[in-house]
Amino acid sequence: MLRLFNSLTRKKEVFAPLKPPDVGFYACGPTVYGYIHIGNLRTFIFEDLLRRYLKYKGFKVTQVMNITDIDDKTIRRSNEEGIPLSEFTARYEKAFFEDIKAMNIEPAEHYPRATEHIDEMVSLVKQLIDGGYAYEQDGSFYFDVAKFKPYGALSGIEPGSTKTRSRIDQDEYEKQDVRDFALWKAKRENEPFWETEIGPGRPGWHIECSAMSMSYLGETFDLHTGGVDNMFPHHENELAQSQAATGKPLARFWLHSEYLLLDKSKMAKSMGNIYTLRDILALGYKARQLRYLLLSSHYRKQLSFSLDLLEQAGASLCRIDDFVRNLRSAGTFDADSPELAEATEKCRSRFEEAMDDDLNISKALGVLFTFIRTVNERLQESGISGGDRANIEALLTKLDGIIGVLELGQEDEMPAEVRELIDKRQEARESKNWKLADEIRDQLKEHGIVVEDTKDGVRIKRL
RNA sequence: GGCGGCAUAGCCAAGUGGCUAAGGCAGAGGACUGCAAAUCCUCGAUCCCGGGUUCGAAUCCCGGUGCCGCCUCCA
Repeated sequence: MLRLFNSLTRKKEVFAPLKPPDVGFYACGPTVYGYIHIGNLRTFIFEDLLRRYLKYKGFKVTQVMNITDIDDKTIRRSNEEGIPLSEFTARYEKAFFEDIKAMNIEPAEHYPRATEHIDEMVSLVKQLIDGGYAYEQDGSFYFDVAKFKPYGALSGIEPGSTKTRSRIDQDEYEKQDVRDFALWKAKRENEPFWETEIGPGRPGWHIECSAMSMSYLGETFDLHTGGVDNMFPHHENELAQSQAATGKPLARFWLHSEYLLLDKSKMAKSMGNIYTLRDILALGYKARQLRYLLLSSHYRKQLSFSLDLLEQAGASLCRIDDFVRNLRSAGTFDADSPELAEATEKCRSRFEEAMDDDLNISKALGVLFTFIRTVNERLQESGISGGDRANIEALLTKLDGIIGVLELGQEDEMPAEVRELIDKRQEARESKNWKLADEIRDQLKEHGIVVEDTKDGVRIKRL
């Protein structure tokens, strides 16, 4: 039974979807005004893990991730570059899809763009106006926070306790209460706008998520996720305006992933302490190495990023890779081992047990590594039967459906040149010409090929 | 100022009342190997500090200390 930590109740709760086996899942997506950084990726990886695990558990997931292609930042940046907003955002949207693909993040079912759902937003604003939750000021519309009693329930921010802050509206919009937020911003100079029933203008930040989530998933859906920094004000406002409009809960479970820290503070574009995936790749690291790192720590714990950690992640991953290679290259026999069958089943059940506990991935990976050691012992002592091996490979395939980080596919054909070198080295070894054999081994290494001699023959490893 | 989180071996990290405190990385020694790699074996922490509760606490309570965050755009 899967239990998830619900930010709404601040407790782990048994997850059961509204209409099993369907799960409606809304994940806050990127604002496409620059390359995403690895802190953003941490959240997307968390959502990917959640999505994959839900599928593993037999749920049918419909995931929606918005693309914010209109907001203050996208408008400002595109103006600075002097190109149309759509051209500007298309560039970073494309980069976003490239990045998540490189990270082996499963695509969501829908990636709605804000600019393509203006109608839905306008009708939501109208609903709020009709319900008395919104007021107009100089052509803009604001949500009247005082009218929505449960406000603050998600983030735990008490309206009265907030620091006295001179929140003089930097955008020069007039609000009645500092806590009120814009639903619809009136048309302004040098900004894109839409002619609508509520006048010319553009959407506020929060309204897009309410409009799009509800139009794709219904007024109440199962899961809403994002980084903790979105809890307030974004999710709080989203929840307020949605529930005020429909009178129904928006999402049943709200999950938030913690920050990725760099140099002891959160990684954020506004602070400049960021690494993008492209930076990481340029340093010679692999995307799956980063995936493993971001994946392997619990999503609700802050993770302090460093290149050293990335190295460690790579080394851990290497152990798994070596295991897969060793398992596949081992000679086999017929007699199955009851102990191995039991260990395999135990690995599966304990891995699942750990994941059921709010995605306790660290524990789950611990289970996997313990299993790897057990099998390695076998491989070393007595070898393995074909049946056991197939059984273990099947488990690895199943688990990789969750973690998405193993390399279980067939390896590519080796270039003839490399093949020849390997054969030549074998000949040299047979005639005990160690010097030549070692030279060839060095040559192969330059081709990114590591050869290992085992009792079952030569084993090839690609770097 | 209000509110929240975290603190376990060199690094990462599980464990939230009771057998020898998971697992990974790094390191040391050994086995295996022509050498190497991989693999296996052996080696490391009494759990930030101080009180308290309890037969018994890393695990609960109180008080500190340190770090991060939210209250403003931000995954």
